[in-house]
Amino acid sequence: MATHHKGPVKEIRALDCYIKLIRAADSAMAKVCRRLADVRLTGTQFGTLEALYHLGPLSIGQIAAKLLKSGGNLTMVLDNLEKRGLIARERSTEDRRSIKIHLTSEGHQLMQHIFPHTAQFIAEQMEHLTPNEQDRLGALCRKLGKAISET
Amino acid sequence: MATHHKGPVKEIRALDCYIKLIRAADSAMAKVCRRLADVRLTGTQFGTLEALYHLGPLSIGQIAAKLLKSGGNLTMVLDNLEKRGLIARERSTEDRRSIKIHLTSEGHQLMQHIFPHTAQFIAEQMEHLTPNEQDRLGALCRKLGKAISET
DNA sequence: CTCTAATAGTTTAACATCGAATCTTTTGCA
DNA sequence: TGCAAAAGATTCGATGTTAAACTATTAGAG
Repeated sequence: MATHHKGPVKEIRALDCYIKLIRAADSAMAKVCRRLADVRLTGTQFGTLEALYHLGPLSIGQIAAKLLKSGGNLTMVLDNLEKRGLIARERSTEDRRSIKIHLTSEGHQLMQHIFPHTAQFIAEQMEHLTPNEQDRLGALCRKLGKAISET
Repeated sequence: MATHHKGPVKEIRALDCYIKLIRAADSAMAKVCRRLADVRLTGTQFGTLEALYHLGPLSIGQIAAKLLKSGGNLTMVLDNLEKRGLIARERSTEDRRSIKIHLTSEGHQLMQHIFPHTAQFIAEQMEHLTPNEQDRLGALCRKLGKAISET
């Protein structure tokens, strides 16, 4: 996009950066998802299980906020995980509007089994950059992501 | 994810970087897509039109490669753009397997109208980073994306 | 030349994704 | 206290997305 667009230099630089950011994230994500397909999990399913694995039971809204997804989306993803017996829904007693999601023992076992491999696989992908480069990339992404989501 | 995972320091750094990259790209993309919804375009629809606008007629395979999407996906996206009369399919005469996609005059007019605003909007989002930071982010993303997609 | 392998697109099934509408429960305030 | 507004979740409709199976066409080896 950027390279074919005639416009102010500032704009070209920004578009160029945008395109590279989206593409890099896309490539990384796609690679990880392909690996997760071996255990019949999608990226969002893994993200959901991972949140529950490391943070304990969460409400649907909390999971949606963590993964930056809509509530309607989470309903569907949780349905699919529930069908496979990896998570369970439980209506909250204090606030009956809310639903607590927790891992079943199968869900927990699955994560215990696959999380280390997945984490290592992701790390391998990122190690195409040096540790120092990773720190810089992380910092820039953090700054940008924060600024965009706050405005 | 990274912050709750106990593991080698190298792995934590890599996971942390990965998460920030995905989130930043997600936030940026989501913001742009919300803006495009004003003209009833999705992100991929805009990407397709933009490629045709700046590069001229392309085959479906070429568009898919450019956008990093599957062929099946493009079939659907092009169907929707065709329904709206923004693009047209034309069977190639030299190679009858191939189909050339080109913008209709409406499609061209639409892009003429909306591309400058969209480009400016994207630039505004990226300008949460200084020009120098944009260059560095772009370079790191380029290096990472290239390395990942080549292995 | 002819058959086979490769290539370009489409179709299909399963899942993801959003936004808007809806339903239930809770909360705030008059 | 009673009711309107807000909040949590689901449903619905449209679109995106992939991988795998399938169709049509072309190209290449023998």
